[in-house]
Amino acid sequence: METPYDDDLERLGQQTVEYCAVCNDVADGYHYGVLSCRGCNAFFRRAVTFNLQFVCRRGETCIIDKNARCACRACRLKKCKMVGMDQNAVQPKKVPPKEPTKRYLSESSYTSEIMTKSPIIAEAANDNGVIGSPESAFTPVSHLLSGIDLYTTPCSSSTVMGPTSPACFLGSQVEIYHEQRKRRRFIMYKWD
Amino acid sequence: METPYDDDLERLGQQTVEYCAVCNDVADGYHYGVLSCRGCNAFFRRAVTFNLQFVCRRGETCIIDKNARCACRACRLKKCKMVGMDQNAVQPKKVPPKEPTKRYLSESSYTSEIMTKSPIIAEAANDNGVIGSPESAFTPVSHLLSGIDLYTTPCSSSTVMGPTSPACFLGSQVEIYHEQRKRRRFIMYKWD
DNA sequence: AAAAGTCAATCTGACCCG
DNA sequence: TCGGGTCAGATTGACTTT
Ligand SMILES: [Zn+2]
Ligand SMILES: [Zn+2]
Ligand SMILES: [Zn+2]
Ligand SMILES: [Zn+2]
Repeated sequence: METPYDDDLERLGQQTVEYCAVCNDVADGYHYGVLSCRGCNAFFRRAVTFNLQFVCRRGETCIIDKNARCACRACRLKKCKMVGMDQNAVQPKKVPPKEPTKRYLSESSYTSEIMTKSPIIAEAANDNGVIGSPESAFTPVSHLLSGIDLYTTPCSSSTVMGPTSPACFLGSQVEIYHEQRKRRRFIMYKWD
Repeated sequence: METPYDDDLERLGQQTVEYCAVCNDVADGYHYGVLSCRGCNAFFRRAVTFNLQFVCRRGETCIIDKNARCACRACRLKKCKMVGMDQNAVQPKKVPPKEPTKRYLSESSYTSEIMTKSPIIAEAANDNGVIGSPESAFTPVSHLLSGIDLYTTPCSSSTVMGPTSPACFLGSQVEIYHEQRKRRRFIMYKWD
């Protein structure tokens, strides 16, 4: 059974349901010029904002649908661009108000800054010999609860990578701060 | 460039480096009877402890190597078993001392309890019409920093699923508690 | 409407302890 | 040594704010 989210319900109650041009999930509206879902919207924004570059591990032919869209970031991003999502519509990042004292050098692909646009290669490892990185198992449970949408999903993966263009360190020292707290609690009940 | 971890350095300094029978990453020692890495060790432990069952999305032929091991949990687990990791060597879960007040019904695959062994299906969506769930993009950055290990990686995915065996709700009400706090901070420097 | 921002949820694996 | 436990770190996407 589907377990739509709050505003999905609202949207589904309407007569016209539209679908994401990238993954075919229920669309959220137009984003960066293309009718797309929340996930692809956020994904594209992050990729452009942080100038991420992914490299497919399988041959750039990964199928991107609602279930497999997270399997290959390279192919997902490629498809975002292919269907016309406009990178220029992504606004440059704003600087956070003030910085705390502690600072760590992070390896995360996601930094916040007035992006200098030096690409960050994030998922690599293909035949051409790029860096390697695992693929994933990130599985938002929301989707697990739906009994429908069974898509056959061949697919792939990728990795973020470093600078690609020639001499491209138009520096300016950058400092980023980002914090995130997470918590999880759960209980599970089972009966005979 | 490789950026080995603290004790990897130690291990690499030794004359004999051994590799994981599952993913070929540097082995950590014997786990559940098989020479394996930390990741596969932890993965297998969790899968057995929580009795997770994954379903491949592509055909059960996913290549499992250091880079792609996270792409398909179904195939990763299958390989763990295939190379001989012993499920019986995983000890039953201990009950946490005392429980807090708040309780949430979670959808996570990971629960803690004296496992009743009712399988939890976690990643599905294959041709046979199982539940669907995205695949992932979980990418431990540690690996991103290494310039080596380029593996070609076709691959797949899976999803945790519910009970598989016939009449199998040997219940007993179960209550689980689990909490996790996370925090992330980072800064990034760039120069011209 | 559609940008950006926020953060709960989830999984992985490095590390620690016995 | 190899069990299990812990939790920082990374990513996604639902939701909020601008
Ligand atoms: Zn989409
Ligand atoms: Zn791909
Ligand atoms: Zn391994
Ligand atoms: Zn598989």
